[in-house]
Amino acid sequence: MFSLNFIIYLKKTMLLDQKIGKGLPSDSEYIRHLAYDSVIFGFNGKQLKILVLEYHNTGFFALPGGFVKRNENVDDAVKRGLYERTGLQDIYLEQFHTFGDTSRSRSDVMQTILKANGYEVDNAHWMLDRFVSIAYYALIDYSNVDPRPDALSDSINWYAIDALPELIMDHRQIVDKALVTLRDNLEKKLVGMNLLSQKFTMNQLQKVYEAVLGEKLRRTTFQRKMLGLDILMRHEKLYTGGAHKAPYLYSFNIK
Amino acid sequence: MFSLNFIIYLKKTMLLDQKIGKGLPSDSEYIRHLAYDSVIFGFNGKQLKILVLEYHNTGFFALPGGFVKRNENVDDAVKRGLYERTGLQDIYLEQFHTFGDTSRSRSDVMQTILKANGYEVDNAHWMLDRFVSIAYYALIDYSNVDPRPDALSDSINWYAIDALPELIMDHRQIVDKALVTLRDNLEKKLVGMNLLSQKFTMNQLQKVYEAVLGEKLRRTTFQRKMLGLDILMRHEKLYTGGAHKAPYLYSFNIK
DNA sequence: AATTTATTGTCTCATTATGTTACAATAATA
DNA sequence: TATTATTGTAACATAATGAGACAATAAATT
Repeated sequence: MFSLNFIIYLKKTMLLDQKIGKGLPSDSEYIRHLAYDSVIFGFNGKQLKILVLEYHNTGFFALPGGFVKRNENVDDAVKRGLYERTGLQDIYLEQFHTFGDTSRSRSDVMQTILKANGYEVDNAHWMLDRFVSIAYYALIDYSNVDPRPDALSDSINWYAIDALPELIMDHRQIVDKALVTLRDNLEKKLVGMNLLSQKFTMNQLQKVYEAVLGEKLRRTTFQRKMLGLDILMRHEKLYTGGAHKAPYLYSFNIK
Repeated sequence: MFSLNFIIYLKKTMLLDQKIGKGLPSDSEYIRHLAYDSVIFGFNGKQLKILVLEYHNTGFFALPGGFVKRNENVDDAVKRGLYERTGLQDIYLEQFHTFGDTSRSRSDVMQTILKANGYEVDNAHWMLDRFVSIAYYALIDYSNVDPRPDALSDSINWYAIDALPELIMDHRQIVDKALVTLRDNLEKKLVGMNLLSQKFTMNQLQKVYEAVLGEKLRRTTFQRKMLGLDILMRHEKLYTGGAHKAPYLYSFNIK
């Protein structure tokens, strides 16, 4: 629930003005108590991965998140954050749950992060208050994106879904719920292709399904089913140089 | 997103203290900008229904909703509201979406409701501000509940899902999304029995499915499928007095 | 007491979907 | 030209679902 753009904001203002406790986003700009977190899925050809950011000097890992401006749709706030981190617009994005337990808010964790970035705020500060977080997952074309490490010490990197570092607060639960939802939607809403580039082979698509579902699938059954859905356009073949028949490329665009 | 308990609160305080603008819940008690709305489903044997409340002197119909206390889990706030309206605890409850567009908040509608209840608040009042609403749906045993009309002018009544009155703000969209989610979950999570009393006949269960899905189902196929799931316990027969074979009663309790 | 009526539980067979194996086509390599 | 690995599709087996048939039965009618 801590946003990269917030930290960018912190850093920028720190350069201009090193006064402690100044330069923080004000609660007149953002909606108090409300945050979003995003589980950004990518696929490297073998594994399902998500973007995790690390806060400088804390050893804290967290999901990319942020705040919602007073006059901004929640969906747009999330799109804004995704754009800042990935440079992508028109990302497949889905809200899946809102986390609203009191126990999820941890002022001590927030304080540690603020202190590590040179800020000393008093305990009544709005950023240490309780937050309800609206969680989204996004599916992006991994091959097409360099996650912005940005000019900051703060890093953002891909982690395989089954080898995540320990995450702050309830972020691990958020990831788990995102994955469950993605699994359900994979078959229902056919969203798998959003993890691939526009043209892909049947094998690549199958590997996406296997990574998301966490199980091997039968090649022939998978191919028959996908083609039977009548949602794929077949294009030219892809010659990769392998000593075997070349597969067709497909796309999801219904033209 | 307007809560019955809020209105109860209004009325109580009005009796004690008729001063205008006083007695409103304060933003120190509740989390600003955050509300919940609930779509409470019931089934009368034929139709799927939901509880809709009507605000006194306004002609406004709305979903039961409310606010979240500063130190209360969001889920618990919803349970509290459901208990106040139905007297039921341990209700089947599921969060399905959070509505966060700026356009959904309508200070004019809120003002009208407040005025109709004798309150005059200035435009900066927190209750006229923007609200993000976390939406839940509940499934309850209709036969077992008298929705609380309460001591107020404010009424709460069952409406068939396909004969709803016009609802304020985005409440119609909330209902629509609740129904879509319920349909998905009906088959996936087998939640249909929550709309019936503990023991039910196969025919009653089928009618629930038909009402939720909005389509007729084949009796024999339905029965075979349900029994094949091995989640139903068969009990004694139900003699209703009809001139035909008596059906068995079933329950969902896995004992 | 026998007959009629409506509904239930289950069976059977037809149709469709999915699991599984087989095999020809083919792009590069030896 | 033969070999290799992979692909696309066909063929058959098995499982799931659609659709109809029918005996069982609780009450009403005769």
